[in-house]
Amino acid sequence: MKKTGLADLDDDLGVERVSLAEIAAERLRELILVGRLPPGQTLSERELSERLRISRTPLREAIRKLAAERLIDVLPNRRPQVADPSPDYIDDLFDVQAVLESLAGRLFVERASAEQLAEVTAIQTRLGQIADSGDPLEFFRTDMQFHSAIVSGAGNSALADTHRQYNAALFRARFNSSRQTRWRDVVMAEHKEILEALCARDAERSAAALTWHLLKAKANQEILRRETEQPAP
Amino acid sequence: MKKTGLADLDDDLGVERVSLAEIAAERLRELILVGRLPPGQTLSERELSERLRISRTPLREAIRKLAAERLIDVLPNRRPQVADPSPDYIDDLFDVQAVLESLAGRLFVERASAEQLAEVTAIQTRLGQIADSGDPLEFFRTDMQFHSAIVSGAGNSALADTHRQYNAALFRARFNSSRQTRWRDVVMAEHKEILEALCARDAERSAAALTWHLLKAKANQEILRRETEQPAP
DNA sequence: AATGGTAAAATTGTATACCAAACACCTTTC
DNA sequence: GAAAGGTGTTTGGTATACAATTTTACCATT
Repeated sequence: MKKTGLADLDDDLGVERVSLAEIAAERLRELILVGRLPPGQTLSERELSERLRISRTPLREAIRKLAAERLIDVLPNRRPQVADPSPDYIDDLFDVQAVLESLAGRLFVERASAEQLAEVTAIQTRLGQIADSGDPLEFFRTDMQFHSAIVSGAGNSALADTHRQYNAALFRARFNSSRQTRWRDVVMAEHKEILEALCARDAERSAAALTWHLLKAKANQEILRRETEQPAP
Repeated sequence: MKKTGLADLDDDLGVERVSLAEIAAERLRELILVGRLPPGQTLSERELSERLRISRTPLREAIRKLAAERLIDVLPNRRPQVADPSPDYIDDLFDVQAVLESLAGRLFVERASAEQLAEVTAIQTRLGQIADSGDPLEFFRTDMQFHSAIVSGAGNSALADTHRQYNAALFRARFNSSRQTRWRDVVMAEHKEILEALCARDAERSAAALTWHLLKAKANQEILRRETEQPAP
């Protein structure tokens, strides 16, 4: 119809008629991640559809989408529930995320452009500024950006997709961990090591630094879990 | 209605009230994987729903599920298409699958039971028998079982899920590669090395052997691609 | 003949209605 | 009084109907 040398324009203009299901998924994801819909919360299709002012059909689609991202558990003939991953499952997620980011580091060294490296550097600089004065949420978001920028620079779209999913599933755990200012210096030092390895275009060192960083995050998360579990029983 | 102490019967009879969407997804996946629905094929919701004798609603759900598994591409307001991954994308999938299986090997060494190790060994033995006389499809299925058994023994359900997805997305590429009898001896030797490393409970050796095996598969697939592309242009 | 526009057909997106299974509460029974 | 069983409400699963969008085909114009 309207192609022949205008292929690049399409991307720009992209009028982006997003479906209601897409919007609902986005909205629900946000509600879950920030905790407005807490883990274990049951979701009534009818009630939710009324509250979001959409019909059940697109809402169901949104729910299934989030189920595929492991943010919602859906069992047949039962109310969908906001995922409440067990500690063991969270550990499992961390292990996978670690190898994903490790691969990202290796590929980044091979493929990333100078701009992409500069981007990561810029984010790390910003992170350092926020670390001193900024609020926890902004620090966390920027921390996530650091990792996403590395994955993005790896130029592997499948990896990017899967990494984003695991990030969402790990969101709460990592956020709770990120709020702990006691670990902030160590986190920054690990980031610095990662960045240096990337700048040096040292694949193995980058991979190792990222693996270490993720497994450290996993360990921190376990410590935090034990501390907050203490008062309960 | 008809319960009260018959709960176990349900399990035995395995009525497994699976949704139509689930069934449809299974059926579609099979059709796609065996090539009855070739890559790039557009799928009309109405026509498919009639052919599968279900209404559009569960069919749509099935399509979205397969889209999440990257077997179907779905764009807004457009007919869904059977995924037709580019060579580069397939390479990307291989790279991720390689680190996933590498992790599986490491975890297997740590956690797998003797039974699970025996299972892998048994599969390898069967594979050796099939290699000489069996048909390509059975060889391929068994080959996949070998890998799945290792992932299963790793005891990481998130990893298992993601690995299964990548396997589905790579199905055609790996099947085409698997049919080539010329590589069969090398494949068997690599499997032997993997198995020995697992038996020795050597994490690093297992991980390395699996990585090597996968990257070899990727390379073979690239060779095959070039050979079959030759006649076309 | 090729291009552009327009209208009709086909298709997807959304809403609604209906059905069957599941859960909670209450009654009944021992 | 406790447990089993029945009943009603709630809920998810499915089908159908309608609206919005895209695709296709055709025609007019250059």
